Amino acid sequence: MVLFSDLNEHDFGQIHTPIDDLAYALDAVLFYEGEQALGVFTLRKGLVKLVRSTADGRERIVRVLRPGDVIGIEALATSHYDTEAVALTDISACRIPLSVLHHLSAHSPRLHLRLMQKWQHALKDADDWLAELNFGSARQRVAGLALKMRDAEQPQNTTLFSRQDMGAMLDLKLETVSREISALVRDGLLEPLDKSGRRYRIPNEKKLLSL
Amino acid sequence: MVLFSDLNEHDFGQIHTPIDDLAYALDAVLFYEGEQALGVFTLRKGLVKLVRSTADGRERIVRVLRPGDVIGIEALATSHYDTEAVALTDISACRIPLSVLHHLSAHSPRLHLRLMQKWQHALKDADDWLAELNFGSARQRVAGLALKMRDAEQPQNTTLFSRQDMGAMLDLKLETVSREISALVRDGLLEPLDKSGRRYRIPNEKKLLSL
DNA sequence: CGAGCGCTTGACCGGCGTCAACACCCGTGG
DNA sequence: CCACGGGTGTTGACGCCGGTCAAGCGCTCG
Repeated sequence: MVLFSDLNEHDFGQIHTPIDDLAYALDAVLFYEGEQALGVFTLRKGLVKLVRSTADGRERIVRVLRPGDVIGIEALATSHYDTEAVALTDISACRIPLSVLHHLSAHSPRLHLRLMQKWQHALKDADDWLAELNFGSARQRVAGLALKMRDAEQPQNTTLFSRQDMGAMLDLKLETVSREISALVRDGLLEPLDKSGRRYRIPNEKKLLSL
Repeated sequence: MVLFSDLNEHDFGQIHTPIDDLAYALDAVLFYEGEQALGVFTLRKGLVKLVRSTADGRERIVRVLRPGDVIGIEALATSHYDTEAVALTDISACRIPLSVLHHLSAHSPRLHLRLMQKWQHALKDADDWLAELNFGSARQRVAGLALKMRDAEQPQNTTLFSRQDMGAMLDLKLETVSREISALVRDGLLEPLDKSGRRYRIPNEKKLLSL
């Protein structure tokens, strides 16, 4: 699994609590902002958005987690979730009780190291979203998101989201997102792969990057 | 100190390396993005900005660290710094070798817990900057920054930065920042405390918040 | 006193937001 | 099988916010 992949037999012997393997449907809420935390999740399949509601009531998506990422890692320190987590697709995830992680991170140097790497990755990811996707013109932002969301196996393809969600990620209105995507298609930088406006092919990655 | 405040005598006995107490002048660079890391810093006095350069060469300030924050915490996991750190004021900071932290975090549950809290704080801070300060109108952003930068001891006063830096924090041009500050002063939401445009009084905190 | 830097202010313009109409897909139910 | 309706995406017209370019001001330091 994500966190336990390099544990040895002795480490596993210290896990006394069963670890749930859970499935959530599209739009299911894993937890709410500020909620008391029971455990931490590791994402096995699908995508999850982390959402904050701003002072004036609008929704802001701070980043999107992929398979292998830890959901709600902040609960390790405070036993509370700092953001809301919502399934962007049907997903499968493991829930690991906080007690298991607290015990193991103190007694297994391997898990300890792994957790530290997850913290670092989460922080870098947060900074990446701020520095790369929330800076510059609408065109640049949409292009950046398309590049970031390339499929792991087929890097020439990419999967986008509802225009509303993309707006909340990039700080743009949904009409602007739609217009910019249309413009990128018109300019030959994206090619639609379906009729729903979610999957696109990237014919020329460098050209997209150069914006 | 920031990380060692609740260690006991036994813990301290395990620190064999001297810990440097360093002073940096305004605009000094603590480290560069991607640089090999020797240690991690704790900020004792002053402010530090974390800077990323974007693909097209512009500077993006991802957040500002205050006294008590850890600078370059990501080096614990990767031995590299993910962002550039620059002193926004004259500062004093401690440099703690990575080896000391690696050893102690494995052998002192107290430091282990403290480090986890620092990771969580850094992540929450990153999300806060994205969700609160990089969303909405120019007016809202400038007001939000003024509120975030209130003095710890005198919450009715706040300290801002050069208009250029504020622009890099809020994704605005320096002229826009200047205009919005002028407008806030005109509307009585800010009162200048000096002639350099850095220190302001906040007569009515709620009114600023309500933007 | 003059040079230089940072801050402010003005005029103008372009990009993005706003509001609205329309197209398209896909349910449901007649 | 088709009619209908709602949700989502697209496109257009228009206005405003913020970017651009430029001038001027005030402080600091030689």
